[in-house]
Amino acid sequence: MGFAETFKALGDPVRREILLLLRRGQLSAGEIGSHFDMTGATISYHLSILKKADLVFETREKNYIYYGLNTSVVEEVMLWLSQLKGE
Amino acid sequence: MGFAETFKALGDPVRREILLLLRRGQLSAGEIGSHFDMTGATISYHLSILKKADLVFETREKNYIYYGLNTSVVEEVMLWLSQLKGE
DNA sequence: ACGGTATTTAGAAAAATATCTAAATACTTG
DNA sequence: CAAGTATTTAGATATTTTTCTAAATACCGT
Repeated sequence: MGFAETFKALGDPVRREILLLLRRGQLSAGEIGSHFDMTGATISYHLSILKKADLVFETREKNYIYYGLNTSVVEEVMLWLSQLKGE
Repeated sequence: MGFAETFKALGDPVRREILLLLRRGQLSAGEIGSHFDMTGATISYHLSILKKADLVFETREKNYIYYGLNTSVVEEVMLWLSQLKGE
């Protein structure tokens, strides 16, 4: 919701890696998990945090849940950061 | 040094507030601390994390240590984020 | 409805983080 | 050099976060 959650979500390297994976398009939870040496449960936990932070959205299809990047929130973070540099 | 530390540093609300305080110019550790309901030791801890993340620099003068914003690292974070959106 | 696959939830353990108090360091000035 | 102020470091504690295993839920195809 707020910046607090979004910045916190971006603070974890696994979650940033997940976001990078999603640049090319949506991936299922399983496909995301296959890129990491962690259990599906852990990936699910990270996805839930990214979702709470509104950095990703999910769409359900057949037996899968696909995750995609929410770039508008990325914009908002950049906007917050931009107030730190020059006026 | 790397993004890991920088993003982690940005993940804490107290540290983000400190960065906002520094927009207008350098402040001593004590001046920064006076804006928060925390001990100086805790503020010092947060400043050390911001320093490790290269988000702030310090300059010593007389009896004080002044902290200032390092905007170039803010730029780098924005650059990292920009790869998530578009192209 | 059943069996199988995908994903999440619950609960617990381990690791990291934020905070405090008290002590140490650093610097300034008389 | 001693006293005073500013800041950091050390050590302890409480909280939060990350991760796992095991169980639960959800959805598909036969």
